[in-house]
Amino acid sequence: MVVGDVFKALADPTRRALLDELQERSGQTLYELVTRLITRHGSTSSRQAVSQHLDVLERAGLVRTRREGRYKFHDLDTSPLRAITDRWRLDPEPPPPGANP
Amino acid sequence: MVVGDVFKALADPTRRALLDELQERSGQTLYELVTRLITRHGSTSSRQAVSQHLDVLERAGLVRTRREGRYKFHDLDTSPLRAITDRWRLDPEPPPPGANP
DNA sequence: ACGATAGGCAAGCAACCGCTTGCCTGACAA
DNA sequence: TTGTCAGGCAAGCGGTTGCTTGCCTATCGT
Repeated sequence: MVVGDVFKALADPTRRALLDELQERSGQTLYELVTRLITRHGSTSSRQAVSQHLDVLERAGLVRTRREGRYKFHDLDTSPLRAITDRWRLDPEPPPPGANP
Repeated sequence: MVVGDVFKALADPTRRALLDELQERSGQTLYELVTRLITRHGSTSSRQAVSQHLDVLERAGLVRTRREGRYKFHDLDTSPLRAITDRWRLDPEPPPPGANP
């Protein structure tokens, strides 16, 4: 199940921070992400930990990668998140019943 | 972290099936949900398992409950899911590039 | 009162997850 | 060619999770 992988990937705070970081600055390498996680998100994750997190995100389809020489750049892909809003129809605003006559 | 609880709750297929079931028919009891999970979703979860799943969903704010006598009714609440669309800005529809002239 | 029904509590267990540790591969620069 | 830098592979560990098992409480019908 693909949708399960997406939710599992989003269940970890470090992985959500990685998505935040990739949204703000696209095309970062592993080392860039590690240092920016530490300096900007207060994370203490090692290189291997972040690498494994990126694997999970890539398998879930939330991160796309491209190789150039010895560098591997990561890009955010939010399209799998749309399945969430499609599944449980999220209207813009739920009107509170009886709160506003 | 509340947002982490929401994603963890959604990471389980049985819990997602419970949300589907509650969306289709609101206000079901624990026993109703168990039987409908078995008959309609092919699940084999026991009563205790479903009860614990409902606890997780309730703690995540995705399910609201109301007690009447010896019955406990469950209702779906999709408002926590809105945090997802707010965090990684999900536009309503991604225009396919060059697909519709 | 008594049984049946709807649900709750808690201990225990196997499987999974996040992370570390150690070593290895491949690309560039000197 | 040798050293350095970016990244990968895999085994192992401690904590968490999903589920079972067993027992208990509360409400309703008769």
